[in-house]
Amino acid sequence: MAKNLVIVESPAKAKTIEKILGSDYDVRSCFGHIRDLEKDAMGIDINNNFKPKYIVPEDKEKVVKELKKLAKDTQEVWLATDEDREGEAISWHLCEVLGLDPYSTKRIVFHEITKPAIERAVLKPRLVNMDLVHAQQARRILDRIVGFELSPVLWRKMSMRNSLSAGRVQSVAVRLIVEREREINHFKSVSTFKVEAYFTAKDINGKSVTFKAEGPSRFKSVEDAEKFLQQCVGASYSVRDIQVKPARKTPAAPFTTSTLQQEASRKLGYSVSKTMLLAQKLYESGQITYMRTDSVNLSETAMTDLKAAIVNNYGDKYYQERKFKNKNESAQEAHEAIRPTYATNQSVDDADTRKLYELIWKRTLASQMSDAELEKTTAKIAISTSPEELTANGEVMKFDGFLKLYLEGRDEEDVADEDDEQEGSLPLLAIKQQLDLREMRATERFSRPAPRYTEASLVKKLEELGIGRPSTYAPTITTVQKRGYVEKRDKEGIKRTFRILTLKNDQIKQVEDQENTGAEKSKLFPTDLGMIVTDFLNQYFNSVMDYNFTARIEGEFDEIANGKKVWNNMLQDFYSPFHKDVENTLENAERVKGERQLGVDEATGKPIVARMGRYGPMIQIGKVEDEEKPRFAKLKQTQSIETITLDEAMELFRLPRNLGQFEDQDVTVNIGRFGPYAQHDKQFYSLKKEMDPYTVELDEIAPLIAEKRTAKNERTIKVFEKEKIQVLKGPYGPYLKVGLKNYKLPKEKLEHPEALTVEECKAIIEEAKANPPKKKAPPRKKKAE
DNA sequence: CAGTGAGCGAGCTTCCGCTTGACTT
Repeated sequence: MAKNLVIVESPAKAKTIEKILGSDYDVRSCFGHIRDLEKDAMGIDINNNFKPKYIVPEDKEKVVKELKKLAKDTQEVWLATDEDREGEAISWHLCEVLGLDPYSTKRIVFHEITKPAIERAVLKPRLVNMDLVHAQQARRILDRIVGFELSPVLWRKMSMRNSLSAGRVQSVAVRLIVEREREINHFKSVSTFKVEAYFTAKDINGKSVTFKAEGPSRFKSVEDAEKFLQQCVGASYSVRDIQVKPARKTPAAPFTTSTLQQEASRKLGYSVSKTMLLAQKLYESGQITYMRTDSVNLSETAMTDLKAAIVNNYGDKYYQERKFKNKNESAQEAHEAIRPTYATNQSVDDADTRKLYELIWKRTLASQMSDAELEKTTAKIAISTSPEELTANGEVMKFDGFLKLYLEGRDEEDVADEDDEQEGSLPLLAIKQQLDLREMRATERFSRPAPRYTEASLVKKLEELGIGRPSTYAPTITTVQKRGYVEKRDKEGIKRTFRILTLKNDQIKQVEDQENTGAEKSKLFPTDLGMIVTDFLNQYFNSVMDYNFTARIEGEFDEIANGKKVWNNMLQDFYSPFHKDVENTLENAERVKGERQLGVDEATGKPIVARMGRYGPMIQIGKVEDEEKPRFAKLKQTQSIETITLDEAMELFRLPRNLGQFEDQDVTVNIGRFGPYAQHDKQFYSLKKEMDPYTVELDEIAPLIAEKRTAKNERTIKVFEKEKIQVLKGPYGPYLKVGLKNYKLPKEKLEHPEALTVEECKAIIEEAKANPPKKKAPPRKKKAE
């Protein structure tokens, strides 16, 4: 039995630290929080100064039991949880549960897992900081109150569905997405004309080179653009001025959780949860430091190693020591930045994991490398027939520096223009040099709304607002999707024509071209439910929904942590007005139906409404109390109650069509995921190409049914258990079909499949399950671009 | 590859933040 028990949060950390501290220390992990508020009720005695009722959750009982035993048999317990609010609270909970005195038990902290840092920490133990613990407790209780008082309000006031939820973080995340969607829906695109001129000039070697210059301001109308081109007819062009300026680029800071998620999304297309899963693997296998962090700091030893690696591989010129500071005030910096454990590039087996590792490795090294040095050239080109002038920009890299390894990706919203290409180099030009115009073009461009959020850009926004923590970004995004407030999907673009005016050989021509616009991939869209719930919460609980709410209360938690505020008082100040809002809403708010009147059906005069049904957004024509029953239709995924038009709604009523009965069963026609189909007696029938689902008639469907039946009869050898198990004849021989799964018959049964018994079939299925088939076929090759 | 859809009421749901496996396919 070791003399000392050290408790940390993460088991991977425990292993490393145990190696460093040696055999006198038994280093164990508590796996994060070991107690939480009681789950079945509020878990807070609000009238008794917000006294919390903590319990050990079931899945933590085992860990707690083991730690209790170890703590009893050891001389000294060291609490080495993370140095942040949550870590401090975990230490206090450990005291409570393990029967340790928080006023004498040793509390140690370190920000990096290196021998000197840990040895230093052991020499300087302190006590649990109760102010910090109280700040955490206030945070926890406030979140519970908000979540467990708001959610039931939704259950009462929303007429649609169960298991709705609201919370300080998730509801604001949904609000961001809802507001962005409406911004996009209300966006009015305006077009401008951008002028580009292509010149040829002789460079130093007498070689003819083409380069591009941009026009003066953008023109607001096609007439203005044409006027300008007209002016240029017969003009000559000469270089008026050349400016050469040095420029520098600086590397980005090492990764935090949020920047890693953003960059892996931009460069590798990973979802935030995929990034975290792979990072966890790298952390557990000792390849990277802890992956849930908000710090951009690198440890001293890491800095030394990075320097050596950069100097060895690229030379002195490429090294530049840098210390980054966190821009984010809400950062708690209990860990280092995410960096590779070893400065030399390690090999990682799995391809996806390796890509993430390389990203981390490159970003970390680049952060300690020199600036890239550029030379930017701007040439002004005069037009003999106009006071306007054209500008040509060129960029030449003089020294690559950190760009040798890494360049940070850019978000869509930061890219101002869609045709923002890399600037090339310009030929060496002389002032007054005459230039030959090959072609001048004025192209119509349209302004674009802000793009919809991706998972990663939402994380970025939440972090900027100080909402959520590194450990919760990925789960929050999962939650809002699971609750049905938000959907991740692609959007097809629409074709748009744009005009191009060209001036060539002193002739002006206008042509039209087409572009695909508005296509988006893996973006977050609010659902109707998300919009309705957000509107409701905004109306009745605007203080909690305020984007600055978290930042404000974080300030108060800081005051509690500094001993300037008492936690119960802070909670009381929050609770009184909040609870009043809850009561007021329960009493006065109407049940929300999420209904929108679309108009009336011209043919029948019946009203048409779009609303939330029990199964999601729908449209309804006619009323329940009408003599003729109302008809209903489900909205398509891409439609929403807020934006659907009357015409679109009427279109939805055209299908499904009921064609009448065939053999006492209805025949209906609809369009499904795989195209138009008919349905009869629980069977589906694909329509033939020449059949139109809107006009096809019953007699045309009947042959399909007959055809399928004979095909089935011909193929069926034997059937067991009400068609659950079928023996069928396939093109490669007889096989067994159970539900959607097919099973091969063993060789000795192939000759007489009709002799199979139920028992034999079941044995074949069991056998197949016990010995799963060999690996799946290799993944399909990506389509060539 | 579906359609379902009243209103009532019983009985249910829910938060954020800290950590990983134990599950099944």
